Amino acid sequence: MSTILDVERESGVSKSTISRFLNGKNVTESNRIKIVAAIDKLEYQINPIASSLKTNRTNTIGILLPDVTDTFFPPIIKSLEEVLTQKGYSVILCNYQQDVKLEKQRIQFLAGKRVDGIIVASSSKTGEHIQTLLNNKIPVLLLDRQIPNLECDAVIVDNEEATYRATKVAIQKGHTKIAFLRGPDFEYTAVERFKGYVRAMKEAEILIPDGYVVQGDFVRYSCKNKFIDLMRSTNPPTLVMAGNIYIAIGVLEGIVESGMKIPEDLSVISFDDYTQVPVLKFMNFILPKFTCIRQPIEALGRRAAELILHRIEGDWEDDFVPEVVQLRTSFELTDSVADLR
Amino acid sequence: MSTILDVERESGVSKSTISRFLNGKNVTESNRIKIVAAIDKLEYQINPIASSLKTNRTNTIGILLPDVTDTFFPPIIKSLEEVLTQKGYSVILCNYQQDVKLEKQRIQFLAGKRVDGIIVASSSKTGEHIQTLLNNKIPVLLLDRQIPNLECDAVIVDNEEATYRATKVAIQKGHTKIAFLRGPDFEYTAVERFKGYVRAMKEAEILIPDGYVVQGDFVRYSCKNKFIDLMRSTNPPTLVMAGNIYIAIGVLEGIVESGMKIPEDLSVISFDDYTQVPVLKFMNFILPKFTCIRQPIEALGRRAAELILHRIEGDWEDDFVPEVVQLRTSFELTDSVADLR
DNA sequence: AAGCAAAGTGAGAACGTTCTCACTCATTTT
DNA sequence: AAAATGAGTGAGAACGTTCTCACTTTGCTT
Repeated sequence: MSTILDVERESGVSKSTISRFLNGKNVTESNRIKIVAAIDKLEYQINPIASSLKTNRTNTIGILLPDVTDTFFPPIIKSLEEVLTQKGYSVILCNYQQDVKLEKQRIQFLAGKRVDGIIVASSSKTGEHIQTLLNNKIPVLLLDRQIPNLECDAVIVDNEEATYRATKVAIQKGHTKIAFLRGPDFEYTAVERFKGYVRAMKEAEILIPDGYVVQGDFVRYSCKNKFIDLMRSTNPPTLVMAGNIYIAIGVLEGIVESGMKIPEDLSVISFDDYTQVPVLKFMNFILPKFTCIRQPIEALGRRAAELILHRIEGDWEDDFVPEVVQLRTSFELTDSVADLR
Repeated sequence: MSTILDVERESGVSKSTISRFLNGKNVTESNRIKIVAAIDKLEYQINPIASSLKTNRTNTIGILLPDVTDTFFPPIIKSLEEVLTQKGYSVILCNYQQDVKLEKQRIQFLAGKRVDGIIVASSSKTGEHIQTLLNNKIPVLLLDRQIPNLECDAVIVDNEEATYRATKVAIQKGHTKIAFLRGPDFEYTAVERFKGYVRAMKEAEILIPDGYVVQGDFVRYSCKNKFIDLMRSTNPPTLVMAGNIYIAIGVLEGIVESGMKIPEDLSVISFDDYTQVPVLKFMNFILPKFTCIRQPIEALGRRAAELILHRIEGDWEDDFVPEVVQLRTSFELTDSVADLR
């Protein structure tokens, strides 16, 4: 494998000039020709390790996720990767398995690898480990989940607003008995989404009965039985909102199991659009498609990539002002919500 | 950020000895204490870039996939990543979007980044770009898909054998009208799986009627209509085998749409176990679970990681003997296959 | 035609490690 | 007790770039 010194020898042009040429600076035409010829002949490729040593840039970005197998993340990885490799950056993928301790460890791992920036869907409540990075001027971008009191760039979705609006629509359609099946307390999105529901209910001065807020013990598949119990209670809701796609599927399961008809027996709204998940498209034929809040998944990845690149390649201002991009979800109303007016 | 020279100054031990200590060589106890103290005080961390420059090792492995959003890959990524980060390697993820041209480009990209090895689920028929890497003694491991006439390490699954055995079971149960819904020609696994079916049918001297082999035009969701057509033909099969999970879901859709009962109207065997896909677990309640060929997905990732590490860390023999690990699928027989005897 | 700015060039230091090699000093062998 | 072994050490080169700085060339102004 040849080095820049071989090119120097072959072309008769100094390594300084060759280096400049390689980095897009101006060189005289005659030198350009000689350099290109030598590079071609020697099949020279720049050694990014040596560059990195000098420049302190690795052209590498870490992406840290709670769980790659969560259907939500692969499309994000895809759009992220597309933008980043396009720009010459490589993407180091890390998984922290929903474990905050492991999250910290992986952050350390990535920092140790000298990545130029880290995109993280964090489960941390406090984020000191992230603050530490920021103090060392390592760009971090929070993906999908914010951390309170942490001044950090972020790309998120309007979780609270989305459920607020959706709940309002439900209310406008005459529903008052609205239950919310929510994700776990430790999940940022679950908390935000729940807030939106509460706000809309409060605003409409509808009291939320005991038992109308159902919370699964785990992130996935946890609500089915509790949902069925709720529907069999003395005062069942006329509409349920599922806080994420896994809960939506639990609801679907419960519906089929108990033989309910949508929207005659129950109206349903779900956060996340299951027809966006390739493997779930077939669900179209089982029931009237759920009314849903659709997240701009591709944009989430793309904007995250763009934003961190901007931070990496721009100057790090002394008075760091975090940039938070909030993307809007879209709302798709279908026959799964009955009009009770 | 402090360097080894700062540690040298602080501890009074030479950088050579410090370097040795950092790389696990023996150092006298007194030196060890001094070094550790200095490292602690200065919060010294080794700079892997500088190491890489000297050692020509980046402790980085590239993984190149056709499509991260294919449900098959995320669990593999997960187990791969677990093994590799455990060993101090980072994983650079690349996607080539089912595009052979892009695959080559990404391989170049990874090689340019000086990864220590590449794990690739290739779509190439010839693999010259992979041969080039091997010629340069860059370890490559083929994941899930082999390439004919390419001497390369691989971790695959017994695709042909699996469908062969499954078909034989179907025949033993008295089925002769067995249709095969297969994936596209350009997919290694689709071709292999089809071969196993053909071999079993030939061995049992059962002629495969025209129309019993159905091939989708695309990788996903393509067989549903053709499957329905087949079932409505004058000579419908008593059993269908679905060549992958997407086809299995197409079959499910067709079954529900046309109101067939399993196994009364039709027996089904599918490659891939949909209950292994987190988001599909709920399908348990819809129908008798499909008889299936289950792939050892976690092991696929883990073995791939182990094997490439072995190749990277072991010596590269002059007479390179490729190691091909073929993992066994398991077969789960359920009520979805009728006994016609 | 002389003078001057601007653009391009090359020598050599620098980045932070590891590696080689000659050396020291303690331990074992004769 | 002298010689041989072996483990551990430190100085300094090396890895392949980029960067600084002083220099040369070019093209423009007066």
